[in-house]
Amino acid sequence: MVQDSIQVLQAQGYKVTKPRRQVLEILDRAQRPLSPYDIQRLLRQQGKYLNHVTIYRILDLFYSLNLAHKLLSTGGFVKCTLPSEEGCHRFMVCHRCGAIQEFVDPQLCLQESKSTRNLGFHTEYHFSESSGLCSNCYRKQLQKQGNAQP
Amino acid sequence: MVQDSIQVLQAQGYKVTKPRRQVLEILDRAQRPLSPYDIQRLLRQQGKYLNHVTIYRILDLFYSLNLAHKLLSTGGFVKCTLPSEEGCHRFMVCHRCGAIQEFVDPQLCLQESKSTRNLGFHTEYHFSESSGLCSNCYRKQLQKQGNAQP
DNA sequence: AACTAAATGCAATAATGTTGCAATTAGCTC
DNA sequence: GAGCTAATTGCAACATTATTGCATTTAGTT
Ligand SMILES: [Mn+2]
Ligand SMILES: [Mn+2]
Ligand SMILES: [Zn+2]
Ligand SMILES: [Zn+2]
Repeated sequence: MVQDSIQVLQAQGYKVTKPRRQVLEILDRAQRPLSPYDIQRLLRQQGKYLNHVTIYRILDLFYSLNLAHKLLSTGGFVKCTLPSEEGCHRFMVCHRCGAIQEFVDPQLCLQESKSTRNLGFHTEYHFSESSGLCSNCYRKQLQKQGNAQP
Repeated sequence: MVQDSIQVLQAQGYKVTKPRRQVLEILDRAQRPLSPYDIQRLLRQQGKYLNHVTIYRILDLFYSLNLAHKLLSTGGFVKCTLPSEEGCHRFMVCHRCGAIQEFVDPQLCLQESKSTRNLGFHTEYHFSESSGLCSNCYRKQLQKQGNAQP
């Protein structure tokens, strides 16, 4: 996974540096969106130090190359988990446990474009996040409710 | 328009204060998303002064009452222009002139929920922003291209 | 090993948010 | 309209997040 991103960096003529590797690995392991300072803290816990400016610049780069996305609701960054070809990358975010999942849905994109076109707008990108419960948290929720009022 | 919001404040037992009126009017006139400090600057240009803390708190309130939305792409606030009943409020954002338009599309919501349900997710809210060109900017764009390469 | 453009670190500064508490005010009662 | 009080605002201090210019280091190349 990290390897894929490194390939992209090389292919685009960017250097594969130690700080960039480190940020990539942190993002790869993280199961939630991370802010630049989150990343700095996590690295520090591993005895590694990166200047926050460096982290900002690295995230900017990753973002511009679509190696990472910026979640709209939280503002945190996540590593892209999909092949870059496909269109608009969407997110589901569990507001209980913070879990996130990326997905695409071309049909949804199409309908979305159609809908805005009808309103006179020529859409190029979609930003879409769905907030709710992941399957785990939903199951737990059901059990709790079931016990409370059977 | 401002009047509607004032009614909501009263109905919910919140005081209708001068600062709240002022922020409401700024948001109402604005044709783009505004940050708290944007609002402070705009008010200052009218010779009015509000402490930024006050503006933050007012925006929090408006947000919690759905009188204002926080645009995800820019982080700025906009006044809600729709009746509150309907479901998920979506935005189109022109990345040329910054114009925004709010709309609803129940069908889109439905399909979005269905799509995430298929992936095991139980969605409660959608955040959706479409970025592109408004009809004005699109027309201008066409003309420019037309002249460049006829 | 030496070279060089690219990347990082550092320091200073700017911008954005938050908190506790004192002073003010909107809406109510009389 | 004057007085009352809870709600709201202002102030001050502080915390967090983000940006900029320049010196230093380093990845990739020769
Ligand atoms: Mn992606
Ligand atoms: Mn709305
Ligand atoms: Zn969950
Ligand atoms: Zn436009």
